[in-house]
Amino acid sequence: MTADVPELTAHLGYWLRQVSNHVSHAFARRVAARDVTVAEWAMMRVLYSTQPVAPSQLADEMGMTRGAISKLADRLVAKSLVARQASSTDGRAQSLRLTPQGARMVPDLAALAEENEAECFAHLSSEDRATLRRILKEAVVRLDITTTPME
Amino acid sequence: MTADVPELTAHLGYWLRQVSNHVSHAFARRVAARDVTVAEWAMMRVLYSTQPVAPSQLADEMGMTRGAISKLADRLVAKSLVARQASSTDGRAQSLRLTPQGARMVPDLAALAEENEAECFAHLSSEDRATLRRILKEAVVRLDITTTPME
DNA sequence: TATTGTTATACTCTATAACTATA
DNA sequence: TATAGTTATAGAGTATAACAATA
Repeated sequence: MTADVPELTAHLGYWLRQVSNHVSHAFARRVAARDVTVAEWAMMRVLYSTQPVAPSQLADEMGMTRGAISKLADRLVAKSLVARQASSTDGRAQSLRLTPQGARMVPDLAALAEENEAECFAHLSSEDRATLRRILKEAVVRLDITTTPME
Repeated sequence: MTADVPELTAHLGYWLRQVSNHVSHAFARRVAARDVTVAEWAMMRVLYSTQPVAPSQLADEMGMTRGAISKLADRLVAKSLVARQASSTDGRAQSLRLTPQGARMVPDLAALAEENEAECFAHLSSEDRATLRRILKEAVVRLDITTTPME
């Protein structure tokens, strides 16, 4: 009997993943034209508002491990978009910030994010957009999606 | 000026990704107890309904390249959950199907999918669940999310 | 030549764990 | 010992491209 096994499409998780993946990939293609990945953009955007910031704080804010942050920072440093700076008071501490070149790119990348958002959700009524936002935000709160992974 | 650069949280894409990632990771943890990954489960579920099936057809249905299907099938074959069979009429053609062991696992994994779905979306009203489903399904249609990637 | 499938290679994203330097 | 950060390693997921066998 197959009747007792629901289709993949029976789950909200399935539809969520389809749409989310599409939106992310569409955005990835856009920023690839600037030689930047989605995760790199996210870090740059956070740095743009909160600067300079310790890698460990960034890990908390972005919900990633310190190792992942370190590797991501490496890539951005190699592209001269981010700079590391040692703390003068604590020999262990580092801080990250955008280089002038990195900072200059942020508004440009933000425009691509706007473009992507517009293109992906243009077909929704403004009411549906608001509803979708409300439901997703509620889910983030209820599912407690803010915690850094295990260390 | 920072005022002209919207926060990451301004975008529906951001919230979508947060929730979608959480749901997928929660499911990944569940099926990991059965030594199966999310992509492996998806292939097993499709095979359960459509069996036997050619790798190329599976690639179309799952929106993956043939190379990716081949690699995924390799893993499932190594776990004795899927079997390859050569076509008797076309020397190039292969077909994939679940082994009896693989087929027996499907209802079990499906139960984990139900569990995950319930846990992740239990907090939503049934109206919100229906609305979310409608909006996401519409998006899949409007964004034309069905096409296989480039070959 | 075109098609089916596999293999080789590469890259993103992320994790865990070991390690270094400092506190 | 505890903490900050980096590095090493691994693995999922996916892509592109080259390839072998067959049609």
